[in-house]
Amino acid sequence: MSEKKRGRPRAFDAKVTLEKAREVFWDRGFAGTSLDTLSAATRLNRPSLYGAFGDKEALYLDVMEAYRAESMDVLADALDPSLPLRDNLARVYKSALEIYLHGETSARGCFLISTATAEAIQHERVRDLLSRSLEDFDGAIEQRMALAVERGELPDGSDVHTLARLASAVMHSLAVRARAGDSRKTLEALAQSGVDMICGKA
Amino acid sequence: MSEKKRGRPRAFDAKVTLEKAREVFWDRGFAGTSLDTLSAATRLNRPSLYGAFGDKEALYLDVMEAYRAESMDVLADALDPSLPLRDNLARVYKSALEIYLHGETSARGCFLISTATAEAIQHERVRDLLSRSLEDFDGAIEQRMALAVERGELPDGSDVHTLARLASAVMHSLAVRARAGDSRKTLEALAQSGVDMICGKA
DNA sequence: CTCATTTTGTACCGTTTCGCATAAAATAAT
DNA sequence: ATTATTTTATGCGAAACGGTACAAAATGAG
Repeated sequence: MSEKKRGRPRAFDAKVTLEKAREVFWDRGFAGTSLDTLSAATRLNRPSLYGAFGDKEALYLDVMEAYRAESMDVLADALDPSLPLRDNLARVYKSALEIYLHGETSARGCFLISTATAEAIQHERVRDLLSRSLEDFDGAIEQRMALAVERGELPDGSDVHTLARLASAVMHSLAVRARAGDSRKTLEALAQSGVDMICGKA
Repeated sequence: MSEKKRGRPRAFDAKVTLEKAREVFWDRGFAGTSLDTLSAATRLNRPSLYGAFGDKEALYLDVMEAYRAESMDVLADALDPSLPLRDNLARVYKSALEIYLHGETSARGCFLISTATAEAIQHERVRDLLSRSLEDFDGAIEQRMALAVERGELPDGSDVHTLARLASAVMHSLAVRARAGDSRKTLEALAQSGVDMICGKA
C-alpha cells in the first residue's frame, strides 16, 4: 500500500488538504477562490499545491470527486435496508441537512449544487462530474425503492424511477433553500413533507 | 416619465444593457465574469458601466432583481386562474424549461440557482435577494393553490403551504438538472411527474 | 453664443491573479 | 559519503483584475 518513495517525504496529508480546500471552495465558489486563499487554508505554498494536484481546476475536480464519494457513503448508510423505507428517507434528508446547515457565517448548502452549477457551462468536466453525481444519487435511491416494492413497502407497480427522482428533487430544494438562508425548522418541514409524499402521510 | 435631462444623452438603453450583462453572468457566474467581459458584451466601456450601475456587485444585483421580476411575470401568466390547476402547473414547468434549456454551448438552467447560490455566502445582499426570490415564487404558487381548494380543484383541507413548496422543489430540481446537462425529454418527464404528484395521476 | 452638466473614451493606477523558475532541504539508493 | 530523487520555500513575472482620473464630446439652459 504505502511503499517508501525515494525523495523528500511529503509534509502533508493529501486527504486532509482536499478537505481544507473544500471548505474554501464551498464558501467562495470555484472562481471566487484564489490560489493564495487555498494556499493559506491548506498551509501549503502554491508550488506544493500545484505539484500535488495540478492547476486550480484539477484541484477542484478532486474535491468534487471526494465530495461525491463521501455523499454516496452517507447515502448508503442512510438507506440501510434493514430499516423501513420511511425511516430511510427521513435519514437521508436528516443527514443531508446536517451537512447543508453547517457553516461559519451562513449555512453552506450542498457543495455541488452551490458551487459546481456555477462553473458547469464553462468547464465541461465540472458539468460531467456534477451530472454523474446527480445520477448516482438518483440511482441509489431508485435501487432502494425497487427493493421496497419487492417487500411490499411500496404499492406493486410503483414507478420507482419517477419516485426516486421526486425524492431527489426534495433534496435539491433543501440544498438551494439552505444556501439561501432558510431556517432549520423550515427545511425540516420540507424534508418531512418529502417523506410523506413518497411513503404516504403517517 | 422621461423628462429630458441636461447633459449629454446616454447612447444606450439600461434595460438592454442589463439583459446583455445577464447573458454573461448566466454563463460564467458572478466571480467568473470580469468587467472587461461585461464591457465587451454590453458595448459599454467600463467607466460608463460604473457610472450607470455602480460596481460589479451592484450591477449583478440589478440583473438579479430584473430576473426575479421577469420570473414573477412569467409565473403569473402561467398561473392564469381561468385555467385548471393542472394546466397551470404544467405551464409553469413548461415556461421554466423554455428558459432553462436555452443556452449557446449548454443549457443554462436557472440564473439564480446556478449563479447566485455560489455567491450567497460571501455576499449577504445576494443571499437575501435570492431568498426573497424563492419566497415570492413559493407564495405565488401557494396563492393559486389556495384558490384551487376554494374551487374544489384540490381536496378540502389540503396543506397548500406544503404543496406549494413541493411544487417549487420540482422547479429547483429542474433548474439544477438542466444546468447539469439533462436532456429535455428527461426534464419534461420530471415536470410531468411533478404535476401528477400535486394534482394526482391523470 | 456661452456656460453648466452629463456621458463617453482613453489611459492609467495599484493590486491580485496564476503559474513557474530556482535553489535549499530531506529522504532512499549506492 | 555521494548521488539521485522528490518536496519545500522564496520570489519572480507577465497578465488580468476592479476601479478611477481626466479630457473630449454632446446636450439643455440662459
